[in-house]
Amino acid sequence: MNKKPTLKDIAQLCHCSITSASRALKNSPTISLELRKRVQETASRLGYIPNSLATSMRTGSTNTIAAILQDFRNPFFAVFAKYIEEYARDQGYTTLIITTNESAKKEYEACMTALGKNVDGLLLFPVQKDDKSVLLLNEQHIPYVLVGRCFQEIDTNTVLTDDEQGAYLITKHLIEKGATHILFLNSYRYIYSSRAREKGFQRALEHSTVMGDIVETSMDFGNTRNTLKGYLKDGHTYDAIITFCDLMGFEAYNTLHKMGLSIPEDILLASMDGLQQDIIFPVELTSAGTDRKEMTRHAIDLLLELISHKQAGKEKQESKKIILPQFLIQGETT
Amino acid sequence: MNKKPTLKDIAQLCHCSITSASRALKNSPTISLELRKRVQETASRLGYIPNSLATSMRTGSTNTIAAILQDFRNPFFAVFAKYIEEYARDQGYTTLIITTNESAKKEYEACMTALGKNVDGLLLFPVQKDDKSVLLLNEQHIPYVLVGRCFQEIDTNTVLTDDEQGAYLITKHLIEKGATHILFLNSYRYIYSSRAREKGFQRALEHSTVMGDIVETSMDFGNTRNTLKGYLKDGHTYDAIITFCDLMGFEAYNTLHKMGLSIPEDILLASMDGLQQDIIFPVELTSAGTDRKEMTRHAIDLLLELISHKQAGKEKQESKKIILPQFLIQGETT
DNA sequence: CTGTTAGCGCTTTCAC
DNA sequence: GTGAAAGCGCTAACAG
Repeated sequence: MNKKPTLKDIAQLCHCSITSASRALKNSPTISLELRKRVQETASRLGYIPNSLATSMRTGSTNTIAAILQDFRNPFFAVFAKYIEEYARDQGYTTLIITTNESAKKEYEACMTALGKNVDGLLLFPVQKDDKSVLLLNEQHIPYVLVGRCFQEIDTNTVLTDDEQGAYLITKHLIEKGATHILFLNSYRYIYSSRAREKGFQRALEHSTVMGDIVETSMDFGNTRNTLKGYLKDGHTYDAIITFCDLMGFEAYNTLHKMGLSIPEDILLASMDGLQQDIIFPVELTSAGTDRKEMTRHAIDLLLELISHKQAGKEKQESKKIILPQFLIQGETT
Repeated sequence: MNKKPTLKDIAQLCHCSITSASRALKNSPTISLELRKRVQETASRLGYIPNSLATSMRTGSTNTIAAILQDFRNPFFAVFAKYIEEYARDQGYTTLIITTNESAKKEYEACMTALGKNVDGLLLFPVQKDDKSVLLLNEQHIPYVLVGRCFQEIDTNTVLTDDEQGAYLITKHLIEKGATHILFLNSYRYIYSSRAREKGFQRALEHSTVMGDIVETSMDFGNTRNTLKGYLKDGHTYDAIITFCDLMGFEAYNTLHKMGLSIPEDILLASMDGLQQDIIFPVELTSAGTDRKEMTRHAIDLLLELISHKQAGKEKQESKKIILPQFLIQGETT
């Protein structure tokens, strides 16, 4: 026998109806103990696995959420994917993880895939090159929560960290450590958190004599390295570097190190994310970040709330915006 | 309107049958151009997204594969997940990524989930604490490919790297660099690649005066650190460390560094994976590894071959075992 | 060129 | 306690 066994097969073998077989497998009290046992034994003997597609078709819910995020080569997203999948599973949900590579087109396609598969809701780490995906999700009336980034003009359920505060903390820290001229390697300004971090950086510099420059670069492999090299040609006066995220901080460390600079003696380095909470890396960067497990919990709790709200047939309620605090994590680089 | 539009809705609006609507959306030449246009416009106006559950029920294939792997906190798996999802998508497949956290129980559940969702096939990075999952997959006659690890007693389609060779290369390299007493921090011996790497390590030591010790530890957060600290108490004579994988190498670097040791001056460090091919880390470890993109391509090509083979109704063919070579990547730690 | 019918595997009335 | 029938949304076989 090469085909997956179905309820029908079980029913035939047990000389009962498909309905009874279904109920027996659920241990329904309306079925005689004898039949229940018979059905369950047959099922396990055949290696029966319920076809969840059929169940979903019938019941209208898949018990699946989608998580759409950027790129697993960045441990920031990889770690989130892990925590999301883990926590969602604890709540009885399967997670469909899709990556976008920071491409708006792929993001849109990811949403289409998720919608086509009838996920009950989704967590979106938005690319923010455009807002098509969010508009799509709104139009399709599917519960979703934005994570990490948000759109100022669109009202959405969102879970963020206080990026402005994180950048402020890290900048203040560098100033305390004696920085006089800081280079901030930021990510693209279309990203909300990039603008927020820029604000925090500038607020920390106010009323001080410390100088700060901001460059826009990206998380792509090698970009931080190339940008940094360009800025550290002879004659520069930078004594501190801030990077948008730890992944860029890694590249910066690697680059400075190879240029023969000692960190933190010759130059200070700090970044944002605080990944050392989740993974031990060769060098611990000084970084600002938040607890990603907690952030995940908030995001999924909110999403599941929206889902059950919708399944109960209620009207859409007012959007929630949760902002988690950032804190400073002292590493070896300052 | 709050419900997802279906073909029925479109058919009603277009005054045609559901079948015609279906065909029109597929641009079937058997439908008049006029109707095709009408249907397509209506579909896009309504924001119609085909229900892939229904399609799958009908056609019997989901165009989805599952990838079951360990833990995204290890960039090794995160990077694989990325490449798998990317390449699978290029081939028209969605990937259901599930993590096991090195738990046999979760692995089994992951397989059940994937089977219940009727994936067309799966890539399994086996935990190897037991073989229940593999037996389940065999019993369910679903196409699958093991990646990275394999069972010696069970005949399966597998894509591996030459772990024995990698460990050999890295050990020889350390010897050339002057190592006299090497500590190999290996992972659990129930893992195939752990045993293979051990073999390579020992082969490299043969006919030499270099001493080598092997310790079993794990990839879990902090374990390598704790083990290493225990072994580097005063009086030890180790002048080189090898770790089972880069993630453990990171911990080792971090630990040695904090103990005040200079690498490679005071002690040599090398590991396996070669993650610097995919991600720039603060420090580049000397490592042996393979091209993960290529490995992914091999694994998915093989899986898709098995899938189409099965869909064509053919009998199971002989298993293939693909072993990719490992090469040495010189870093800063030797 | 178009429509009718049947059915994928399951759950959910409703009836006995 | 148990079963028959309907239907979730779609496609494929067949008919016209």
